[in-house]
Amino acid sequence: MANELRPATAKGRATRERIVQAAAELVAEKGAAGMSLDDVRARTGASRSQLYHYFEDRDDLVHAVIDVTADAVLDRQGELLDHLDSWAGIDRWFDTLVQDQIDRQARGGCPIGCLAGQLAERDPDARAAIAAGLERYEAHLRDGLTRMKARGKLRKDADPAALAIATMASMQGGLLLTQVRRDPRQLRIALNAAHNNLRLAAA
Amino acid sequence: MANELRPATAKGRATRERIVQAAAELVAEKGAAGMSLDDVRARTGASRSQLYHYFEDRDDLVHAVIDVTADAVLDRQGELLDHLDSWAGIDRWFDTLVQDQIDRQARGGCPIGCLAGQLAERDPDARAAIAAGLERYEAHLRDGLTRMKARGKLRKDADPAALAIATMASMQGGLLLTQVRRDPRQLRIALNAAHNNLRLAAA
DNA sequence: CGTTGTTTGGACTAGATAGTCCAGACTGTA
DNA sequence: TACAGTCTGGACTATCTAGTCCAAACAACG
Repeated sequence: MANELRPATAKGRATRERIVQAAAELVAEKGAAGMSLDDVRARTGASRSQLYHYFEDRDDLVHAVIDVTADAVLDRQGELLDHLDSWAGIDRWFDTLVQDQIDRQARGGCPIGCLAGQLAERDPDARAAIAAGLERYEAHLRDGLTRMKARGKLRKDADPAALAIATMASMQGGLLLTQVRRDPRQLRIALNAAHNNLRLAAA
Repeated sequence: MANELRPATAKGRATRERIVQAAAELVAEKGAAGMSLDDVRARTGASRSQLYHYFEDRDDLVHAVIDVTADAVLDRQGELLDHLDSWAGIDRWFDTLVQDQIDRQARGGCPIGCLAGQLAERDPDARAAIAAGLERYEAHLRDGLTRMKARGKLRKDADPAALAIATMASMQGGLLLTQVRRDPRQLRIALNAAHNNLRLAAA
């Protein structure tokens, strides 16, 4: 077989990993359209045939980048996302998001959300991959809110799914404004509003 | 003079206009990075020298596209934005935004917001232009809320600027989720939350 | 050792792209 | 009509890009 999507050996897996990792960095730096295979080659020392050995084509690599980027976000926020079933846990999550933007000087926005505007209308598969990544993220919040409702912390008529969506929207929009204005307070204000909205559903 | 940024004649202005218009369409269709000068040439019948007669370079054209896109959004929503000083006016605005997404089958997102993720980190001037466009938009809401406060419709301690930011964030995030999930309900939910948050500031 | 499959190097093609340049057409005005 | 400035056509260059192809290196295993 010429093209193994899954490398057969440990060495192969390592090479593929290296390539995706570098590609993800480049996409973050220069945008999805700005990342070129030559950039990836330069950064990894890989040869052309390696790229095409592990990926069907450029788009395939981009899809892999989306997945790995979503993984990275979920991984980085780690346990924080497992405790979105209390007001304190949610606040801690919000605070971390804001602090993160302060640390990064309001650069970069949401690694996944940013890809949306770049790829959603251009590549249906990419759109689906981004949606999947966002959904994995949102699921943590929705599950947390569902547990809160079960514990009687939320009103009987509260809708955890809708609350999660609204909160994600505030976060994504807040990150967008933060990025465009280079001002983390935009996210803070957006998340305060999200907090208010969640509180309205408190029992 | 070789490069007049402002065309001297009516004919020149018309040509420049045609070019920017076509470029704006192409950016909307294929993204900022996806628009090529050859595309613009093909769509307008303009020659290479015309492009470089009216614009310094590609980036200059993109900046013009950002401005004209912001103009178009403000223009399209027209009087709607002049009546954001009542609950009814705000609701009408929200409803229109959602209906618009339904009509477009949740495609495209926010014409300005989408450019943010594409250009904010790549081109500082573009970022500034996008920020300016967004600010013009937000100003309508902020002014409306300020008038409401003056009329005693909002609490004495309400902060129209912050309320406007939070509302914009919900809108942008809602549009992003709508676009990625191809589901206008995402925007509806986000705007309902924004509505809740605004109502908390009602007198 | 020899065979088989995996991984790698790198030359090569074909096409797209931004940007330059110069000459000619057009237009309003003295 | 002659002139000056504006606008336009299009050839040309240099560079970058995705993708193909073939042969060699490497590794595991009989």
